[in-house]
Amino acid sequence: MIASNPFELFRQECQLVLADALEKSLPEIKLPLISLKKTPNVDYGQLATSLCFELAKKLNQRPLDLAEHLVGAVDKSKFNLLDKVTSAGGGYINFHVNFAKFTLLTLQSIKELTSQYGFVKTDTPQKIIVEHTSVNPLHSIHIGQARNPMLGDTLARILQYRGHDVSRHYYIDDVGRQSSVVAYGYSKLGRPKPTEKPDLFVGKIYTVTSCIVEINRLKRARDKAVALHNADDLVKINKDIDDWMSIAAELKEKYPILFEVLLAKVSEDSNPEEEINRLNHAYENGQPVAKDLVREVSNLCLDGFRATMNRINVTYDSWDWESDFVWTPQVSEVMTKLKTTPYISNEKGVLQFNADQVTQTLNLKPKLGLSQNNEIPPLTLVRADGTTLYTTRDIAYTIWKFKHADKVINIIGMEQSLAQLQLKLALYAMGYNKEAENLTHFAYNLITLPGYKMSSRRGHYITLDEVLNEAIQRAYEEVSKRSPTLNEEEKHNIANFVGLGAVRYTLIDIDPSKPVVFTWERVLNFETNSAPYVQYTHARASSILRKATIKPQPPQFGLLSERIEKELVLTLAGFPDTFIEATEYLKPNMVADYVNSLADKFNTFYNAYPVLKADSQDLIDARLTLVKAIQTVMKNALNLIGVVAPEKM
RNA sequence: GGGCGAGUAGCUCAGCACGGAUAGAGCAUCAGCCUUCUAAGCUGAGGGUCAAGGGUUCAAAUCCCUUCCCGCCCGCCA
Repeated sequence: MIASNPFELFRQECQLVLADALEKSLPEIKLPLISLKKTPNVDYGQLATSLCFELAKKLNQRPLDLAEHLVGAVDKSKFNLLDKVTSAGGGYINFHVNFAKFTLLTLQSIKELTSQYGFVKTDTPQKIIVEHTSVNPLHSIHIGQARNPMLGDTLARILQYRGHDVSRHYYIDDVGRQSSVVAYGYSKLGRPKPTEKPDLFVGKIYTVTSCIVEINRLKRARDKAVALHNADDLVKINKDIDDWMSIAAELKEKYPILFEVLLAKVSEDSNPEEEINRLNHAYENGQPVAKDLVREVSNLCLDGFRATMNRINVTYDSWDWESDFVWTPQVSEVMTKLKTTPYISNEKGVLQFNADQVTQTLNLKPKLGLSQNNEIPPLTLVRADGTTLYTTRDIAYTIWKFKHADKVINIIGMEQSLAQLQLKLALYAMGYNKEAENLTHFAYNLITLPGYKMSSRRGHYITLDEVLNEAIQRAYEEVSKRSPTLNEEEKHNIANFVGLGAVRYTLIDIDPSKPVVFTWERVLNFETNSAPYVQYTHARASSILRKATIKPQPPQFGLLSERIEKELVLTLAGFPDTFIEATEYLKPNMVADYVNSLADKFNTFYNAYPVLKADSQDLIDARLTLVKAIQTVMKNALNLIGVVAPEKM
């Protein structure tokens, strides 16, 4: 017999038995399906209910008496996976599994389903767009931004395994002023061919150009303040200039030639800021020369991103350019439609969206879980000069996404929570209720460096590539130390998947809502509760299996009677539950926690009991089957989080 | 000022959606385990007013209220 979710089968049996006993002994009590909880301890059985505590008061009886009464009414002829039902503690009812049967069911199911075990399919498959990463193409992806693709890719994977039709989208924000800054610098340099990884190359141009242009702008602002005798402004401007001059000094030292050349070229323009604004307008208007230039430099940067993401097994199905929504009528159509709603106000050409009014008119606050005194600030949609803002364009993009999907999950930092809420309210305002309800902002907290926030404008950041390189280097040192007999190619191969796995694991293991301070120590952890630890454990299990032959007929599973063996079987049987929960509640870190705890238990077992040299051939067979199942499930779980499950390391 | 998120062992974090049995890991500290299947491992010890106070409940780290502290947001930036 095979079960896609063995533990669920056991749970259902317990529920039936309990419902039957309740009906017989307390027919006057009508209860909905009773939820059974896992016990804290194998000795208390595997599932328990605290039902009697609740009933005790109503029936004016002691909880323990009730529990004993109910246990007495249990019909043992209905038992299949159940071994016994007992009362315990102050009034719990504990359900004990029949381990011989349950182990057979679980291990047979894993053996049959292999790479599909655990991935219980949803009854309601949907088309889901997961938008993630979406880093602006201005400079290399830094470690602060790297939490996004790790979470996004893992979510996409688990949803896909759940049976949804998942599409991974990257939204390229190329319309902002920043894109014009880098394009301006790139064009001033004569559109050079990259001499290094293209995103790194573009990033240097961006940082240096933006610094030079900013100083130029501030100096002109200073002249103006002097002319107008505006002392307050002057103080502030001088302070800003000092700040930027110190950044300039840093950049000049890091990239002396690039800095000199760019400074000379930018100085040819009397007002570089004006040039950038002109370029920005030209691009928004879709003028061919501007299109050609901005797309060229953006694509260079994106080529670099793709290379980085390939290293960690992250891919995308669609690259969506923000500019495409501006060049086609999509953004203007949204504006036309929004203007017909009562939520738009026009002050001297500036269009504001009154988000709070939407929540009041449509009574959305309770529905969205917002408190009544949470007054949503208005959102500016259109500037005085007629151009649109980021969120305005995002509304058009979101509507487009819903033409291709039933559900949209945006992986975006929690600092954008307000903008994402306003976006959702705009959908409601336009009558896109279903879309609004199916729009999820998956928010995550920032990664900071000790003592300061990463700043791409100032060039203060650690790139994801640097982190990956360092992790691989560190893994190489470890593998050389631990396995000196391996040849160079094997060492490099192992170092690669160990280093990359470590980084992926670390970034999804922590609850996304928690802020993270980046330290090398955190990422380069190769000990318990890390990808390398789980990978090592998988390799250990593989090593045993490599040295053995597993017989086709099922062994005597009753022989697996040690406590840790029972715990292992239960953990394996619970994998489908964990997978379903992680998927339904969008909690990728549950998968990491699960696989770590499975590895923990296996290592305990490994150290305590021999497999290949167990006391009898029957026991060897039984343990080998257990090890094989553990290997399969570890591999499946690692696959969900995008980490390689190695045979050797 | 208002909103949102966080506060659990010296440090880094699970557990909280759905209240339940002695609050769990790792790091660090201390004491042990490699002539036995991979020591990136295992066993054990010490370490907690679950930020504080109140409330609901047979039962609260978990739910409610108040306060404190930290982060983020409240732009004709993205």
